[in-house]
Amino acid sequence: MEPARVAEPRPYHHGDLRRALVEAGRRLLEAENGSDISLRAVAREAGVSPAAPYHHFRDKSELLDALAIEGWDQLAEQMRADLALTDPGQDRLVALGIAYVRFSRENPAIYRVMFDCSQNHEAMPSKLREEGAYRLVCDALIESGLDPSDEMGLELAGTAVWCAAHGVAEMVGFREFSPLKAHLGGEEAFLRAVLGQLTLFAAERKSPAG
Amino acid sequence: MEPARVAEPRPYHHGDLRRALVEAGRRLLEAENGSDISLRAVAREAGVSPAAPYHHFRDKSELLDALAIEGWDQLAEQMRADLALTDPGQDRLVALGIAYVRFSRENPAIYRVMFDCSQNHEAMPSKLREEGAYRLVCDALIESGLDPSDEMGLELAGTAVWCAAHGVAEMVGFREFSPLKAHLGGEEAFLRAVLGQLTLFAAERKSPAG
DNA sequence: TGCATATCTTATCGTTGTCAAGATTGGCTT
DNA sequence: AAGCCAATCTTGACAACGATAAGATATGCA
Repeated sequence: MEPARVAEPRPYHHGDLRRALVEAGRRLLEAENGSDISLRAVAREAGVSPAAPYHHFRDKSELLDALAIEGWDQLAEQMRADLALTDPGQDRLVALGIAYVRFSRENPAIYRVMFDCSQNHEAMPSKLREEGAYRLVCDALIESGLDPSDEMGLELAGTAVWCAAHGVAEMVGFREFSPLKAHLGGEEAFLRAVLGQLTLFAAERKSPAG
Repeated sequence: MEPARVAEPRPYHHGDLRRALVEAGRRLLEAENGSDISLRAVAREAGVSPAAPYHHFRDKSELLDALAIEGWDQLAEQMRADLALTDPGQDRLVALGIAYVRFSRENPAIYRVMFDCSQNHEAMPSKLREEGAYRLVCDALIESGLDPSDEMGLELAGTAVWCAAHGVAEMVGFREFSPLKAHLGGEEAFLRAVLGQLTLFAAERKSPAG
């Protein structure tokens, strides 16, 4: 393994090192299986000295924050795309959940960074609620019969769905589930079944059974 | 801060250093807010050299494994205790979920180690399924009307409950939920509502509505 | 043109995980 | 009971890490 690309005589001032560092970080997260990304490795990948990042990020966690924000954007985009491809007859809430979990399966390191970052801040990224994936969930809930004027009811349901999706995303890889997956006919069917159970309450709301 | 207890002239051979290291680790996890426990710090706390642990654990992750196993045991114990105190009229499944989340709230560092360890092994600790908290969930599911002979149905429901509980445990601290918590009358009520929604399918099973 | 400032580098510190080699001890063999 | 072996613990070392300080270099504005 050669030391990245040293040949190119980069000018002393990089131009947009911040951007380059974020992209280098994303590249490493996609490549590495273990998500423990090192700030020095990111600098190396970007072709700068170990101390250079500190002129653009206060510390390592701020770089991870930037990577997390990109990740949440990417997730929302993918969920929107998957939702557009969903058959009208199918449960759109479950489709969103499957898209969420699929993203976490295909980008495990990035997803880990995304959620760790949220946990450190004890908050979801604000954009998520306003224009991101959370809004898609709320729309699907209203579509499935929830009263849009009942703000707290909607909030409760959205919270429940989000927690369920995250829980499934973090556990779906466990080996104990293999027999059940096989029995149900694969991981997608497994996800459909589990998420279907957990979002049953949305269907229940259609009939005002209290 | 003094260097733990150096005064006691410990004999060259410790007696049961493995045990002492696990307990030192647990002590540090309870004290530290950030769960990043350092192997050297554990050795320091136990009063031995930085290399001593390597005669009892292959590497740092094996020490964490041992801490995780203790944690899962402790969780099962607490869930059993909480379940015993539950009012017969209340939903036992929700009570178990609340106990689970409460444990993760009161022992965040230990819980993090527990779950990280599970994720690294892509498996829950085996004792969990056989005699631990998972069995309590299955019992509660059967009690709520699930057909005990339908193994895969029970597995699916248990899986769903476990995923939901984990998801809630990891997100309950988010600030975005504060308004909803306040509206529902506190965190316990919040948990009861969210977990109640997510485990609605268990109640549904009572009536064979398909 | 000249200078303040932003940017990047080199050098360094303290910490960590891990290993190798030596010191010390407990227990088994005879 | 004497002696050796293996387990245990120590010291010492290495590479990698996050982070800071001090110096080099380029940019942009006066």
